[in-house]
Amino acid sequence: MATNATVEEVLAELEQADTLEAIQGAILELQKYFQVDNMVYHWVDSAGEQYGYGTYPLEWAAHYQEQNYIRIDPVIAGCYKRFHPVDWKKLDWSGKAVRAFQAEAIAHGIGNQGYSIPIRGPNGQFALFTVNHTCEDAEWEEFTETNRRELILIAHYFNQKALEFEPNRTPEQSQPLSPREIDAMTLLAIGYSRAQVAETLSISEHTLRVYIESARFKLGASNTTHAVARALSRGLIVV
Amino acid sequence: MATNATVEEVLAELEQADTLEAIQGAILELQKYFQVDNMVYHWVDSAGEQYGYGTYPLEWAAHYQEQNYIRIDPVIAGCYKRFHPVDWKKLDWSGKAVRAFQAEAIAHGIGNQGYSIPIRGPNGQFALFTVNHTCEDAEWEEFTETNRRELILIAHYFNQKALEFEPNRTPEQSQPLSPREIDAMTLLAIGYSRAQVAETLSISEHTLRVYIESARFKLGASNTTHAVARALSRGLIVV
DNA sequence: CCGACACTCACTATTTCTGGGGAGTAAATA
DNA sequence: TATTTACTCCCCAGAAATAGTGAGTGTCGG
Repeated sequence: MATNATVEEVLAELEQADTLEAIQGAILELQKYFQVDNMVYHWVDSAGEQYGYGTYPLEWAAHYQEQNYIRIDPVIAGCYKRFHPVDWKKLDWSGKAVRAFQAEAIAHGIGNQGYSIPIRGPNGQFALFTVNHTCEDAEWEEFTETNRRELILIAHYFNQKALEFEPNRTPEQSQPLSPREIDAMTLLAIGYSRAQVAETLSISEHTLRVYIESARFKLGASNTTHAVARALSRGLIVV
Repeated sequence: MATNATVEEVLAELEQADTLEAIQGAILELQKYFQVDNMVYHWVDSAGEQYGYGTYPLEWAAHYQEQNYIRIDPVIAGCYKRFHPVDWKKLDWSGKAVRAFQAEAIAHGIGNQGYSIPIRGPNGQFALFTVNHTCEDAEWEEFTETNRRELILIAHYFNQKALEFEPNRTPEQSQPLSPREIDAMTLLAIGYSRAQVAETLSISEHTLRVYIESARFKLGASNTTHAVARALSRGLIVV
């Protein structure tokens, strides 16, 4: 590929990519094209497992994993609540732990500016595509303004590839819940007690219990709370 | 706007749009540009409410709503399970009710070809951007191949606008949970019982209960299941 | 037509959760 | 320094959830 590959070309190449190396190569090309410090695709599945590729320093990636920083990383927290691409400046960096995290990140070569695009899928899949750089606010502002559309597209393409390469991460396709089971799970998720759910659904509590149990079984859950949590993260119910 | 507005121009216009009319105008422009029969943005929120705009015949839209066709529409069902844009041909149109639905749709002026792009957000928000047309398979194939990227982008932009117009759908902010509370909620969400959580966290079950209760209080939840569900949908914990 | 599946109802014993109290330490913040 | 916040521990009684079985109806698709 030419040194000055355009985004179009890289995307076309990415579409054909069938090895992780090819994807990593595409990231490098894009990083070169956009002239940013880092570019990362990061995925969190509904089981809490992580996965990704990009150009963060290996040391930082390892440290991040090890410290389980995903728990305090405001980029994760912020994007998880949002629909749309977000500039890191807009996130909440207050809090002692977060500031320490930030300082550590910068010390590891992460730029002071960042732009992350959240992407969601069925079953609670959640991914982030991030570009990261060291520069002044104004410059970054212009960069994100200029390239937003292309970055959104790129995020989409990486996501598509990620799915191809991790078919096992795909939907823990659980058996679908029956309508009544969905009703039950939904009402439980919004705080109803068994008695209230049964009354709302106009069925006996005994019957309700059957639904809860079969839902628990289908979801591989060990108790009601677990079942509701799984139903939620797999997108089977919505609250 | 010029009759032959480009996608770029329409998107720029869409970004500035501050009325529903302007959005509807943008849809019409895009439909003209792509020369398709219909173009629709359709949103389903976490309370099951629907909302959208586009160029489906009003009669069909009303009928769809009235019959609650969202329950059997294979486009909805199929896209809900997928990450990526999907051609209607790839969906499952078997089933008696579904075939009847399909026949009815075509009779109401819906094209035989369709391409839908699913988009998801926090709190179970789910939206679809659809283009629909009447033509041969080969022609449609070429159309979608050619325009996929632009359609993905357009979907994103419509979605962004939809959020602006529905601010009440944005995440409720709640008090942040303390680290221990997050631990407790997380472990409960992955199926641990109180006893297991307490043991895992190396605290007494009594103490654990205090965390659960304060989390419940902060989240305005009526029981543990409710609290975990809220913590999940607000992105306070990740499972 | 038959089989699969969803939906409905019932009983009992055991385990777990919830809600009402009270109390002390350490750390961070005002 | 004073105050707030997080963290830890304890008791008890009543409410709710769970486990293990069983069984009859109706609908839909092959």
